[in-house]
Amino acid sequence: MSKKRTSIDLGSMQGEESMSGSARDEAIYRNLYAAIVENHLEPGTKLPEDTLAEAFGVSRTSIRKVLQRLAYERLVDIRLNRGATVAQPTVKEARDVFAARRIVECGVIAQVVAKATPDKLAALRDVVRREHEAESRGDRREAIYLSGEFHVELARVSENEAITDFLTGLVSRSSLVIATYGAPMAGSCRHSEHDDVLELIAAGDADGAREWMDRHLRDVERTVVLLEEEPTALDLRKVLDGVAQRHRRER
Amino acid sequence: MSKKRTSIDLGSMQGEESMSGSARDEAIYRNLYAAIVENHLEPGTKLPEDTLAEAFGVSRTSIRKVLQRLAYERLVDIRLNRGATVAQPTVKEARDVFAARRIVECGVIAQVVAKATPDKLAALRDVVRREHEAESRGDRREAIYLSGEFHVELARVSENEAITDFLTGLVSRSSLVIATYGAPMAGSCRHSEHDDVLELIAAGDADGAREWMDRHLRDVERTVVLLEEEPTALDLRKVLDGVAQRHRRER
DNA sequence: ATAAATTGTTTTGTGTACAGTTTATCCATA
DNA sequence: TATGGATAAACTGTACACAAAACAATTTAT
Repeated sequence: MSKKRTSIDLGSMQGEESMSGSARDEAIYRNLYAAIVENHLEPGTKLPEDTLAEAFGVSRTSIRKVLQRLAYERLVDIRLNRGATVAQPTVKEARDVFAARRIVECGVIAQVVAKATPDKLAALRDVVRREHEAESRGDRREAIYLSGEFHVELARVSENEAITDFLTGLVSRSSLVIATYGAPMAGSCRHSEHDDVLELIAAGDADGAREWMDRHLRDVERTVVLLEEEPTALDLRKVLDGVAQRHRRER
Repeated sequence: MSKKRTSIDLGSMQGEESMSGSARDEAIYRNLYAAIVENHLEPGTKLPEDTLAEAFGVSRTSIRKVLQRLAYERLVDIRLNRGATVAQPTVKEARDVFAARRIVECGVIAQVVAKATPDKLAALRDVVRREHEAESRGDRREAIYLSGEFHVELARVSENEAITDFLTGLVSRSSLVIATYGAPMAGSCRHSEHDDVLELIAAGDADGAREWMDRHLRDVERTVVLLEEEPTALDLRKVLDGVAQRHRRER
């Protein structure tokens, strides 16, 4: 908070000046990742390599690596000779992401129930508690973050890394979808019902938990995606159409 | 086949000498990807940047990008200051991959049945036909490849790109698992039963197809993973354990 | 006045150099 | 002969430089 460096402070490292090797890349990645997923960078925002390199105090080489990774995760879009921008999921992509989440999160529930322990359930309840706190103090960003975190942590109970990693990617893409299409209150509204599924899981009711999850994800998708039809940023065409329409009507 | 270049021929490009921009990277990626997935490069094989750069006639910069991508896909392993090697999935990882496949491939079946058309079914039947041909002429490599291709193409019928991409990754990792743990005949034996599921799908029997898929994937996993317990290469620990055990017993 | 062309600036793509680390080799010593 | 350590070789990580492409702005032509 008080450092007078020219470059961005890369979070909690005790070693003060300059960290080693891939830790730095990782820190830069996390920063950019958080900035995108937490919607500090609007979808479509350009991400010039020079700017980022200077901001983080490294060369373009490291920045490129990070951008490649984010592109692989579909959080940024890299076009040839045109650089990187924060990704703007299409409606199709948004629907695919939520359909994928239904398949994965409902499919993994059986294992989640099977591997649930008091410890893990307590940790999950804690996430829900913090979610409620964030909501009641009006911290929408934190509430959205914790909402996603809950789903990821729930999947993590299954101890299947392939699934957990995939879902992590889907959840972060969901955040982008919310940023692109979401109504102002979307993503965490209806005072998160996450408690309910924990009850079902604790009771060993896999079928019930699966049905709950399916309904929950459909609800979330409905409040997020189906409200708008095209990305707000790339609306030029639609806006022009609207103008043209009004023009015709008023002629 | 007849070029006297010093670098590897990067497949079918009409432009003869040197291709442009990211097309070259893509070609290098495909070459390495195929080499790994088709088991031309044994798991654990070192992949030095200089060697690859020289082999493909580009600088290390391009090679690095390709290796990073393969690392994201878990096909190669990159360790700090230690370079890249062909990945050696652990047993845990292998089980996770197959469990993930069961979740995804069974979960997507409903959409596959819903979106199946005569065209798509014909294309799938063609894959199965080529699979049979490869088997009957003893081309095990091609048979394994087409076996994986069938699963991916089946998922593609759902038209969900997130799911299809994820499954593509899981299938290529399965190939690595087969290369690491598989019995000599594993991966495509029992004269692929893939025809059966096409019948069920064509008949619109989603439940039947899902059950078939679950059983099929369990069968494949059993013939591939459960035969061995540890990677043949990194067996040191287990060998030592065995030695220690024998030592205790004979003491 | 509009469109096309040209020039200049910015940004990306790719190769190369150098520093730092790991790995291999060799020799001394027990 | 085996062990330990020093030296050398090989390789990776990062920065930097130059070339090529895209973009913006100005001039020129129609």
